[in-house]
Amino acid sequence: MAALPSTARIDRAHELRERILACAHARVAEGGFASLTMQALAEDAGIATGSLYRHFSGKGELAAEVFSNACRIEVEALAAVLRGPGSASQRLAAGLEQFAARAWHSRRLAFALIAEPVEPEVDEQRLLFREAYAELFVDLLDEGVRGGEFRVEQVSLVAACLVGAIAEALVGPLSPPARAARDAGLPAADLASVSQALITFCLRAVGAPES
Amino acid sequence: MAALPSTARIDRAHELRERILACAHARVAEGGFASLTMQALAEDAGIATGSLYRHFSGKGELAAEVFSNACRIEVEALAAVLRGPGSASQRLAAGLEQFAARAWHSRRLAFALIAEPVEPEVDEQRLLFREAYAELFVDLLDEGVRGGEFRVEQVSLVAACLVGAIAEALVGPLSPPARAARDAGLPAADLASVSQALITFCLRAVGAPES
DNA sequence: ACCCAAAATGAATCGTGATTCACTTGAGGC
DNA sequence: GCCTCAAGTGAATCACGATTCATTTTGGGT
Repeated sequence: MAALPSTARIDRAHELRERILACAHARVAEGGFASLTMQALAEDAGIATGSLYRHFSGKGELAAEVFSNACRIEVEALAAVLRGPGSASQRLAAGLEQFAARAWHSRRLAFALIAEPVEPEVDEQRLLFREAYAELFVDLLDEGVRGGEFRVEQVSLVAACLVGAIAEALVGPLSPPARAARDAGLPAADLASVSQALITFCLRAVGAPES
Repeated sequence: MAALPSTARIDRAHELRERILACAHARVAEGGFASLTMQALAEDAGIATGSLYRHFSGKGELAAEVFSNACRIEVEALAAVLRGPGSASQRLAAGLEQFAARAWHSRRLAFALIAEPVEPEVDEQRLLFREAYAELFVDLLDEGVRGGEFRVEQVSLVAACLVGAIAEALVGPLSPPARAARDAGLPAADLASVSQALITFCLRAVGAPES
């Protein structure tokens, strides 16, 4: 008898779990967390709603996992640049530029991750990741301060301000109303100018010497 | 017959409507929008749930009105300072200080207005008011730039950054987790230092000369 | 081929709050 | 004092999606 699950069984279950997550990710990237219903997701994945509960304890867990997977990628991408080579100022600028570019490239997803109203379990993740971003900046700021490049006293608060400024600068142009305005043919901000203004803003805010 | 409502009737209806709004405001200031249920509100106001619908078309309208009344007060308070006397830098600093102080004084309400997840109809108001804040800053920035005090190119984007930085700087310390941490006896940010750091951050970000 | 447990199914149920509406109340006009 | 209709009532209903679970299917082991 197959008292214990065989390796093959486990693999298959794992594979299906991943496929569900992939479908959920696609759905969020397309229509935000609002469009992530168990019913629709099950249909996307070609399984029954009940089957979802074999792989996730509930919607909260599933959504939180989608969220944190998507965020982790962004945090890591940003960390790679912020911890890379170059002066602190250069790295900050490069990080901001990359972050803005990535968000711009996946507007809908970026909006979902940064600002869309979501269930509490997911919101909790959001706080966690905001802290993760803030910590990256804390490290960079510390380094910049030690090297005499930045002049900042309350490092952690300034890091929070940076996170907020970045989020708001992007959420504005990415939010549904802004997209609607753009569709209506109104002049809209473009990536390059947002990116540039954001870099200037942040560098000055941390007291970096003017270029 | 009383075919048309008499003045007295209208007054009374208006008075009750105001009382409902006041109860709703109190409830939100106490427990956030999450605690604003029609049932509980009716009880607070000492009327039946159905009666609420005689004064508001639905919960969305009611909540949106509570939100925008509360926000309008804040926007006006900020406008008064930003448009008051003094150099642009002084006014920016004073505005930030007052804003932070007011938010600190009504933490729960401030959090509800700035960051709490809410129904779409209310979120729409939030966007509107973020724009209202941003516009205040746009005016101030324009003035500061003309007067040679600030050096900003993309005024509207920088205004958005300021709004974001301010919101995040405050939301952090005001959010439930932070309050929980404080209740647990951990060291927490105090108003004066948050306020000071925020002022420095913003002044530098807009290219104001160092004091 | 057969057996059995694991996996899958999806219609029925639940939970939560907003919303409705048939009925009651009461204040103003005569 | 009486009549009428706006205002008020609150239990019943609805809306919406998450969750359950009795039943069916599947596939690996013998």
